[in-house]
Amino acid sequence: MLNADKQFEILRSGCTEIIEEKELKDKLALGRPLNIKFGADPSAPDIHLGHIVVLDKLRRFGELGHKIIFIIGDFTARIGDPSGRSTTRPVLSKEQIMENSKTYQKQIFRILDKKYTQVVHNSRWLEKMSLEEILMLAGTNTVSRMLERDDFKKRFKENIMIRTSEFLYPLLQGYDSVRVEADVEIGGNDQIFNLLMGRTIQQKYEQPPQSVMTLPLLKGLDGEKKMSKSYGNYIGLDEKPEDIYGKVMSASDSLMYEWTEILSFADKDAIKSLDPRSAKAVLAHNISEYICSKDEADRARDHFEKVVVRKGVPEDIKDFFTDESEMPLADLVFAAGGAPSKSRAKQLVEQGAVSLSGEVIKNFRENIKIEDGALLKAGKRFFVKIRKGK
RNA sequence: GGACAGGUGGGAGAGCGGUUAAAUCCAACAGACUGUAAAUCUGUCGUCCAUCGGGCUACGGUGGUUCGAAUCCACCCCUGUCCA
Repeated sequence: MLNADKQFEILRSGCTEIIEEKELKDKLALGRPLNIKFGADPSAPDIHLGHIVVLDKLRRFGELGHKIIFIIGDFTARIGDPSGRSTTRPVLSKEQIMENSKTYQKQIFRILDKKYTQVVHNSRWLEKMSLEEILMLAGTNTVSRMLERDDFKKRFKENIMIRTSEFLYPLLQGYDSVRVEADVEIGGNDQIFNLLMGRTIQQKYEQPPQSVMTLPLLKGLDGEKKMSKSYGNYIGLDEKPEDIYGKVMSASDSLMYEWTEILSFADKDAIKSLDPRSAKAVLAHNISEYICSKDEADRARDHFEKVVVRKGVPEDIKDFFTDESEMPLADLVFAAGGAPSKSRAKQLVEQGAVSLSGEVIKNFRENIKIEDGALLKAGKRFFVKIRKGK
């Protein structure tokens, strides 16, 4: 193992806060693998770029020889994390949570290595807690302490309901720390309260308090709210490299520079010295490569340059088979999957968004003769090749 | 337990018996402009059929009053405020 100072140096970069620095150094100096806890709430099915900030840090810990304890909060997801929320979270069904937790595991191992990671579900211990134990846990804190939290305070003031169960969320998350004997817990900047709760509770259970490390939150594509599945402003780990690349390219310039600061793998020097357009291409490549692979990132870039910049046609276009000899344009667009309904298809045509083999047609009633190999384009990104037959 | 207020489209939020598929804003989508930037401008934005146009579904739920209801009534469910 590297010496404590060196490790600390590596680990500190990019953090918004470490509580306490000295304490963490001492722990690192123990020379044993530390238990690094990270909890993920499987309330959304996908891991996205925002999670990568934290996962990347976990990877560092793992590479330095520490043990990553990845907690899937399957039980706590049934409550819903109130952090940063101005409204009550929808409560998920067991089935949904199970489903999400599966994709989580699949996705995180694209970044973390299995050899230093242990995945646990917190239902394993939380499900079995007796009322007596719960009361004891609840007794470690006070209502006024809970209401100090900004999100709760706000909701309380604005008369937006706060379920009693939501008060339990931070307590249970803290209790997780006790169960896994966490030495360090990592989380996003909005998790501070929950993370600190772990310290308090561990001490009540006569454990040394975990050190807390927070990382900056990544803003979403809208440039306003934090990246989150529920805001629909995210770049998902499971997306196609072409989409990832394209999404980065359409982000605003200021957002690009912000991301560059936060993402450890971004080529900061290049991005700062180049013109915005080229800089963004570098970042888009960095991100695609980190999530996918170099080859895929290269492919995504070529695709982008060809299809988007030069308004060309992508290479791998799907075929749409039909045995009709002719059909109205709007129906064709709908049938081929270019629109979710016929009304939409009609609208797209009227808006001049539909072209057949390069020719824009605005009459949605026009009967189109089905010709084998004709290229149908609907909107910015939808292409299909028309094929005769079934 | 009592008194009062409220539940509207993806979100926020008008409407309070007909001309309301439901103002406005945000998001989304398309077009123009561009660096597929951002910003801006224009248009679209339940769905189905059709040529202007016409169905069907929609305002917490279920019934009811009415020629006609998101709008009135009853009961139920949910949320908030105040009192106990």
